[in-house]
Amino acid sequence: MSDNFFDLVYKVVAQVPEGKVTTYGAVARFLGNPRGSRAVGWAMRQCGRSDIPCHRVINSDGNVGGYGAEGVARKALLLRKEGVKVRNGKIDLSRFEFKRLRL
DNA sequence: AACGTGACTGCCC
DNA sequence: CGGGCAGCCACGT
Repeated sequence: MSDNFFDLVYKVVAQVPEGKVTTYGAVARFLGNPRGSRAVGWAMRQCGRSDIPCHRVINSDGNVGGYGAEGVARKALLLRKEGVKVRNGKIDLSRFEFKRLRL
């Protein structure tokens, strides 16, 4: 199981503290795939299978992104609840991006 | 083994 | 500033 990219992404995202967010590109780069942002997004797509805080993973533009307006709304709501200031579905990465990623 | 798909990113116009 | 195109990675069939 740990051999799958999915599990790796899952662990990293699970270590992201509240009030902080990360981007697909950041995780992909941390895993050694600077261009694997899509693979990370693909893994997040399966977030419903585990307790992955997928709402803490956003786009590199600071945009919450998401799998639909409803998903974005839910993510933005949760993030806001954790202390992340979401403005118009946009987040200030300079202030909330968690760069100390770790397994 | 190959094709298609997907919650992305960066560059160009 | 906004929209469009191409490139990458991993998984399922």
